[in-house]
Amino acid sequence: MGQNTNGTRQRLIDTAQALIWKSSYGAVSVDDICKAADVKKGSFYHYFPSKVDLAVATMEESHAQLKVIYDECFSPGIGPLARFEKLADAVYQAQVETAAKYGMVCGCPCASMSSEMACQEDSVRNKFEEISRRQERYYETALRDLVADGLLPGDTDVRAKAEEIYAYFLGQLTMARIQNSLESLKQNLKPGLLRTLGLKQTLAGAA
Amino acid sequence: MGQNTNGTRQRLIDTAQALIWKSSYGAVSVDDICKAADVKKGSFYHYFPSKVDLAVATMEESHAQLKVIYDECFSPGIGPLARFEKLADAVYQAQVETAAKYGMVCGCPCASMSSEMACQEDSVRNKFEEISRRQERYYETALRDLVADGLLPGDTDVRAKAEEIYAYFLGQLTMARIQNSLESLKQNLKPGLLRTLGLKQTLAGAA
DNA sequence: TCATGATTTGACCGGTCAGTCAACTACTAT
DNA sequence: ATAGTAGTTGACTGACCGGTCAAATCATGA
Repeated sequence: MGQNTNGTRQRLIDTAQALIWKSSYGAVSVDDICKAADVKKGSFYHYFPSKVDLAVATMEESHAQLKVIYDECFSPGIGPLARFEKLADAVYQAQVETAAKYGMVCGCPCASMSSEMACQEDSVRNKFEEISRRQERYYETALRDLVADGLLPGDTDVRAKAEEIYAYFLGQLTMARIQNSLESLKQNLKPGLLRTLGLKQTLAGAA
Repeated sequence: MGQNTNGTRQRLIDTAQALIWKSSYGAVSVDDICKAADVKKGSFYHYFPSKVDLAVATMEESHAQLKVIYDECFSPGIGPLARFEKLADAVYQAQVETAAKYGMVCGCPCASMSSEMACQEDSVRNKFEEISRRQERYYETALRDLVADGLLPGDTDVRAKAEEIYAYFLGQLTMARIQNSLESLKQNLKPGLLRTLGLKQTLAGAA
């Protein structure tokens, strides 16, 4: 179970992630992935039992990459509101970098793939559920701190609010992907997130 | 250019809309559509130059169906805030009916398909742009009435707010589709929409 | 040295893909 | 009647699909 000599498996994951993110699961074939990763078909099926299994692995990979950002943004060392602001900035920045790398706005890889496949592949739906849950837990912690700071009412349903925030990001990123534009993300992501938080009183402008 | 004897073309559109909505563009083949619509392959290509052209036609069809709902909800006969509330109810109700019809929560057909294909097919992206724009115009009218009623500040960027509302629906519906659940839609769609509106003062509870 | 298991290779499979085509049918206008 | 047109049919194409497989290669440790 240790790491294999070459990074064949990882190379397949990275390549598939990029190709699927840029287009879609259905539009990318196993042959496409193999060719781009310089891996022969037989090797592919040595590491993954099927195409969808690789897809699920790319979702986990995407989450792992995002986790680095989340861990930094949600450091308890800073105030809870500032954490969300940091997150909005980081998400936007990540989209800018991805757009530069792939030549188009790609949105959230997990969301796009799940929207395409969740209705047919339970493994994808379950993976999405797992990943979204993990991200929502970051929100919940910060939301509880907002309650403690008196910025949110004491009876706030933290779990529901966290889901709402996740759905908010999903909507913004999906929209940006379809429109292939970073503009509304730049304009609206942060203020919209703050509005979604539904703070008792708006603290304008510190930053 | 008149209507053809039988509704072959329309049958293809309706069938494709249902099949793609339930799964995805990539997972549905032209043969699948033809078989389900009881239309021979040759006839398919008599009416549509390609598979994506049919897909774009289903987007227009989806919009036409939604337009009926919109026209009713956004009747100027009722207050602007009540229009949005009516819309939230109607969107939820439509999802309930679709879920019952197809056995799963399907979300927004245009959004799912566009998220899947917009990165590769400009015709899809353009159609989405056209349709989303048409829907946003309903929001803009109601938003201006909200401003006139003093429920929104006079300097509200109505265009941007309309886009935000559209993105909000898109996020909620995509989430519901992936999770295959109407629950959060039922709980959150209306209050979240009202929060997205960002009214100066909340008018709790009438009806 | 040899045995063992992990990895790689490329030929191969049957089925399906989007799309084509020439022939055929049915309606319509003259 | 007949010519033109719109619609229909199903056989066909060649490329591509996801997936299989047996044989070859490699690394490792006894």
